[in-house]
Amino acid sequence: MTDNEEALVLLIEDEAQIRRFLRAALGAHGYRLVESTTGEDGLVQAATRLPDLVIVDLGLPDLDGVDVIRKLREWASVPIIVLSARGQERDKITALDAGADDYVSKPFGVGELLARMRVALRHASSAKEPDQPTFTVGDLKVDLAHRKVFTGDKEVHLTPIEFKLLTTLVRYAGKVLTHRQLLKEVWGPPYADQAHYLRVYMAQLRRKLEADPARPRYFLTEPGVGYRLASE
Amino acid sequence: MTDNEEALVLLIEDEAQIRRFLRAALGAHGYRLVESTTGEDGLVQAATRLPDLVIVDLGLPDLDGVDVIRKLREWASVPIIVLSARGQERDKITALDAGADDYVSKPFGVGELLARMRVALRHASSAKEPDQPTFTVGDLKVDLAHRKVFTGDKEVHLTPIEFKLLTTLVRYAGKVLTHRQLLKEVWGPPYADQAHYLRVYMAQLRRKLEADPARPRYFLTEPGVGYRLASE
DNA sequence: CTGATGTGTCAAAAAAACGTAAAGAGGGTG
DNA sequence: CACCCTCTTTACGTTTTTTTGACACATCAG
Repeated sequence: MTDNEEALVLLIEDEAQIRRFLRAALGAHGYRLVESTTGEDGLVQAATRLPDLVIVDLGLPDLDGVDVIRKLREWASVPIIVLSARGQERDKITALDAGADDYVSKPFGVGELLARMRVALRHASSAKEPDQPTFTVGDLKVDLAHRKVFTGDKEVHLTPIEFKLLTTLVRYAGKVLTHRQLLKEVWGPPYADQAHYLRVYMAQLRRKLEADPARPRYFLTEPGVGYRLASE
Repeated sequence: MTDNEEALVLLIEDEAQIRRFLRAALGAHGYRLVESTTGEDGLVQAATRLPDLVIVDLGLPDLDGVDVIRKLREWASVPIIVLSARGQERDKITALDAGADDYVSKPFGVGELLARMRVALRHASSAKEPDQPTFTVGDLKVDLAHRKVFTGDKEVHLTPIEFKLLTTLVRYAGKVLTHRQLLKEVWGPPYADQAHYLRVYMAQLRRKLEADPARPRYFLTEPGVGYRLASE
């Protein structure tokens, strides 16, 4: 549905054949993939790469797959899909109760696996909400998620270009951005030399967001170089 | 295993035999059960009883099970487990993408089903559940479950597209949705560039729901970007 | 002092985006 | 078949945004 693509998937699987198979299938659907062939390594990879989804085989050479799940669940809430040759009900129940989110028996269809992955990722994305990307300096507040800008407690309306310029500055807050960098970023590469646009829109932003536009507190000019957004 | 028990389960299943079977199995594990034998009734039960989990058979006499899922997903985030005699991969993918959380093929083991139910309930409880099936801003009220819309206390009739557009906005209330997002969500991906439709239907919604359509309080335009439904 | 350059401001012109009404096209239902 | 409801499409006036040009000012070098 949404473009949850390019999610990072950790595959813990010892059979080379299945790895190759999934590498192709997942790659074709835009997922990024990390592979492990052992449970131990899988746990390390999970901790270091922080994948969005883990697919784990139950029949690993070193650890039992269920132990991998338990160890993972000690700290991670990442969705886990079990892949297994064992179709025994007992195994399924154990794995699911250990913390797995789904269980797919081999041989499986790629389509089904992908669909179940989408379900798992759907859960993950709806679960983690408390991420409120909002930037603040002084009494200037930028709420990226809601696309809202405030000075003090008054909301200020920005046009698309104004907003894009502002967010670019926010992204590199504290650092100087050259005219060319800003123009390429906001208007696109062909406009890299239209320094005039920048002055007009910078003035616009100051007029809307600075208490005293003539004496900017936030939108600072670096003469001959570019602009900088003050940070704390 | 865990005491996720006394959860309320809605079973939508026409085969009496399976109903009897599950009634016993779930009862023995402490679940409370509501039964429906048709899709229509199932939807009504879901709206009135607000179950913690829905188990739905794909082969219902009236509606297609997948349609039941879609209708349910228009307003509810309750976990849905599909039970089906059809083991075709195509069916699984369709059901999962329609919003189901799991798919169990008949014949199935009770143990496995119970384990998958525990997984589903685990998800539901971890995901914060401020899931009131009714949304309110000012004197605009949207009852997702009953598919009804009110301004003040007068009910307003909406066409299917109008309603879907409204619910999409409701789902992301406060956030700006781009034209493309709305079009893909409401009309489907192929319509992502028909920004036209949006204006027509937005005007429609405002005419029906705003006190002064020319001065919208709820349906706000972000010129060059998209639309936003005011929140609080 | 003077002219060149980089910068800030303003406002008109041009372009793009938006709102609205209304006509045409299906698609069901009685 | 005729009717009603909804969706699609077109047309046109209005609003908002972007672009453009003109000008003032400051700084700095010659």
